[in-house]
Amino acid sequence: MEGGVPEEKCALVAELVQVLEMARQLETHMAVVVQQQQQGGGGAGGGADQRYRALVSTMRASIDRAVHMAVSCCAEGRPGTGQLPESPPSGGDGSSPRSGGSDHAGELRGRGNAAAGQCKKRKTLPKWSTQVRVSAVQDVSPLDDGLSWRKYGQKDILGAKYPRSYFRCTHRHTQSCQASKQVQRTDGDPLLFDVVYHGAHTCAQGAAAHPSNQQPAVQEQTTSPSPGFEAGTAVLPFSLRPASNKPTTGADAAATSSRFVTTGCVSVTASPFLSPATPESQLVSSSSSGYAVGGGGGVAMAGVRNVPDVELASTTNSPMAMGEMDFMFPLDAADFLELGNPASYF
DNA sequence: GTAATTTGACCCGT
DNA sequence: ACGGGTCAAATTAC
Repeated sequence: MEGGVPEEKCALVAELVQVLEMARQLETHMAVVVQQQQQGGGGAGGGADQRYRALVSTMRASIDRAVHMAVSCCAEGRPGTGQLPESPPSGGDGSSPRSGGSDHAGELRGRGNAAAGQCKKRKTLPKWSTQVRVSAVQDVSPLDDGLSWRKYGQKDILGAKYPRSYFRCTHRHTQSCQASKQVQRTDGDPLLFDVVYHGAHTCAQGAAAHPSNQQPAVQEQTTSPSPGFEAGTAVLPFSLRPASNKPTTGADAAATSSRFVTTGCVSVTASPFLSPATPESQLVSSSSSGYAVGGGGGVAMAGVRNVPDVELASTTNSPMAMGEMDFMFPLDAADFLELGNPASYF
């Protein structure tokens, strides 16, 4: 059942391709309109135009990613071949063997409670991913998404040049917040990071960050200009060193901050996630602009513009879930270069 | 002194 | 058996 019917996936691909084409057309149209406005002497609406274009580009990027992932599933008949971790089949159970309730692994480290019996997967929390690009190798703190994360592990991944860092909500124990995320620098592009979120923030900061946002997926581009950036509670950076190197202090990695673009996500794997009645409904990846401003969470990041060397790419890691999602992008403001045209999908 | 990070070891799924 | 995810003691920073 969870394997996904190939036909269904192909249909999804076709649908996505169609949407992508529409986005392209819209983008082209926007370009023409903007050009006409500029020739007409209009200078005031430039910012808005750029935002519109950014929106379209973001749409394209997201769709592009989704199509690629769907295609990979379609072509190979199996999930998980994308560049990002694939979502689990979502067995349907809401409990996790270990992290769910038994944090005292020291005592219960034995085999995840055989009594539970039903526990199959390590995690069944909703999962979605984003890619974050920084403008410089040192710019890692921008990966802060406004929420407080605590690093609990780092591991070298087979075949990956850089280690993967594991974070979980600072309030995990105090407020039983199950949110966690994994951050890993991509091999090919040192400035690009894959961020995979697991679970929604059920803690106070999560609610504060998204007071009224009940959308499962939020896409965003946020940039933090070096001068105006104020780091409140620094959220944990992660080592950017190659896996083979010695650990860095982390301080240097956290020291800088500048512009970045993050795009959020999109897909979620667990169906309960969609229910507004569940905590998961507060899911967000990196949230819409302004959510972090004001110090509710961890780092305040103001929306910015004019970032010449950033680009974004959003990813979806569960094409199957997309059809059921609202899939909206409440983009606010952003400036980024559009991605190149997607390659042929088939 | 407290909190966060590092890192080796353990656990689990494939 | 292997690789990824998590834990927790030790270390470091504030």
